[in-house]
Amino acid sequence: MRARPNPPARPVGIKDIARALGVSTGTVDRALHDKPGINAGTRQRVLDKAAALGYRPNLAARHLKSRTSIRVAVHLPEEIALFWDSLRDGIREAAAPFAPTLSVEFRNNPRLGEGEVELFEKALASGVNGLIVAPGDPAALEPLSRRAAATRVPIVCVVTDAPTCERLTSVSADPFTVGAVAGELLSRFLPGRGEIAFFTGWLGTEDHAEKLRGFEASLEAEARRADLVSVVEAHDDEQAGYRRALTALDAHPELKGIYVSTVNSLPVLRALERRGRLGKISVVTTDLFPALVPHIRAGHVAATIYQRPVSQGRQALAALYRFLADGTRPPKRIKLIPHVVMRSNLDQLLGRMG
Amino acid sequence: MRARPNPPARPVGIKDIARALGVSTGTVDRALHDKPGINAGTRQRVLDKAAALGYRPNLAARHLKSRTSIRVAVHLPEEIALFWDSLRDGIREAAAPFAPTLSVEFRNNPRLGEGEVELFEKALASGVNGLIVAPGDPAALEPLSRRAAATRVPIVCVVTDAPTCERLTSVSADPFTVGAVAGELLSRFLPGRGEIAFFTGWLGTEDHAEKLRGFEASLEAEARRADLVSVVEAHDDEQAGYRRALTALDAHPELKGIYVSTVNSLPVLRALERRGRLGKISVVTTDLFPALVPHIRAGHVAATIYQRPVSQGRQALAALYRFLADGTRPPKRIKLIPHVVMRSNLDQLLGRMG
DNA sequence: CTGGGGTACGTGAACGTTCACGGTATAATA
DNA sequence: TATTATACCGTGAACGTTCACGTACCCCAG
Repeated sequence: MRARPNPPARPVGIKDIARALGVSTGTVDRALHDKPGINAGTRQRVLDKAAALGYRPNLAARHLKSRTSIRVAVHLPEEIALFWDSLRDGIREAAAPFAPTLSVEFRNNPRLGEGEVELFEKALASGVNGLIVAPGDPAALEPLSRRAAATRVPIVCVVTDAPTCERLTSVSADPFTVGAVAGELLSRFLPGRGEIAFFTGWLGTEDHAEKLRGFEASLEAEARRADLVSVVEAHDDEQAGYRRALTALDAHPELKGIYVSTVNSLPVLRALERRGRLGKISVVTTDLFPALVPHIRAGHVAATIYQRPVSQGRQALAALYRFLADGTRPPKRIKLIPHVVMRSNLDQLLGRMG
Repeated sequence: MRARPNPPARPVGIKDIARALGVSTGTVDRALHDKPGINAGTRQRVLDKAAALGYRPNLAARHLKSRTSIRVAVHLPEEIALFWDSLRDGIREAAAPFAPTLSVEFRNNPRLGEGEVELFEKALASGVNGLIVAPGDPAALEPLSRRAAATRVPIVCVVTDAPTCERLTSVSADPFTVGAVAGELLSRFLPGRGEIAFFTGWLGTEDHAEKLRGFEASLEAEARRADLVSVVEAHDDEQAGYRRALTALDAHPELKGIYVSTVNSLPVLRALERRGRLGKISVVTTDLFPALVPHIRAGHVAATIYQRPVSQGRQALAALYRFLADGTRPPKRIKLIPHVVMRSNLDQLLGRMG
């Protein structure tokens, strides 16, 4: 009844096409790869016949030929090792099946945004074929990305997007969804109505603005069970974030919930502790790092929205490799569904970052 | 300063080993693959030299030779198309890079547990090299799995485990964590204390018992904010489930939360509707299928624990392939972290089942 | 001494694709 | 007409690995 979608017949190769048309394999090769030196008519005949026979290129044979392996450089910070190492693991994992056709070179900068320009220039000079970066300072990277585009070196952004850069794609947790999930969780965690606050990094970044939009959309959808009374820009300066958090807490003694949309949630937690309100306020944070773990265990942080670095790494490398190998372009943006990490799944997540 | 972990040197191949030792490539091949017809001494010399030079086999070349491609059969039900199709997509996606060395044949049985034995026998008879199955009736599959093991045909279980079967590994959402997440969510969703109920499939299955354990562990950790007052075995008969749900609802007029740990949550929802208690009770369900979507949108289902079929498929095929290709054994059990699906991330999940 | 059987190893042809090179037409120029 | 240029296409060698086959050698029975 059901059409058999898998004819386990002998796979048809380039030679089969050549024999069927009475041409040589060289001609078929030229036709299939848009190379010069072939009549437009025969090219079309080859393409038609290839489609008719259901030709699928043998990736193994193709890669066998290319002695000069594809080189991709990966530029990531060292700062939050647990997070970035997971990302690297994902990249390594995805790259493994293609060795040694594909070789991945990891280069680190100390912190997000520090020294990334130098790494970028060095990579371009060394003649890599592709690049995976976590853009800390998109503005500084923009001219470099144009130079890369000029030499046909594709770039994949991970974790955060740099929409103004010339990039092949970006892989990240969808910020709107991240904010929306945080908003829904916070709404539901409140017993009845209550005031909540939103702590962000710098709203200039498109990502953070999107998170806020998603957050507000969820509050709306949840019938305004929660009132957003404060949006605090914490920047990424620890001291400033701490002081602003204190100010916000004092200004809103009835606060029942907090979402920290930036990775820098520790200053807010310290402020909560200082004011003796840990555990009395539902806190949702972003990402996961060692210092956050005890807070989750203790219940001071109800949930954290995790950006799934392993999957990001896997998908980033897969997209980049497919483009370098086949020329197939990925969607402009690859959005992952973020994980909700709570006390109950924390251990499993720490065990194997999946 | 930092040790360069990637020497972009020319990859060392089987010929390099042969030349270094003054033997032929055939001898190196025999040594590396435990084949007969080689002196134990030279085998060791080859292995040592291979390790010293850092030999990594070129997968492309290896697969090129094997004209007889590896055949794996995938046996999945048709029943809940949205779920099983996602699983199939994950398998296809993971298999794509290895075509045509690896050919995947999909066979369907109408519902979970129906006709799986026949499919299994047919697959063994047809001489497949590996099998991916969702065991509906582990007891019936057990003797077959031994026959498969006797002929060295590895089996990978997905979605649910069959620990008594001879299987290479199983890929599934960790049931303890699934239950624990549900328990934590439900605890936090309740405004203050409250009674909750646990609806399961048949507790005989190891998976469901594990879910209950995880669920109870979470209630304990959440300081008993919620009281588990009822554990209902709904079986998978729609009518029986519906009647039992009605009974449970009537017996507990103060019920504030429900977790349905089996995929069959619709009878429970119908019972809730019948008694006019939809929306008054926090409901957490399992998995995702079209009929559940409007309930999530309406807020009648606060969250559903999603088993991530795409990832399951990907990982199942990857593990099976690695074993068939390299002989590397995966861990006995591969546990995925389940997704928490709510209104806020439902759309993204429906869009691209990631 | 011959021969048969075993062990240990070398040899070379494939696998499907790519690419540089060479060849053969036809067209343009001297 | 002879020469050169151009467009198109065929040829064959590689890529790294595997496998069937061939060969050299040693041991021992006939």
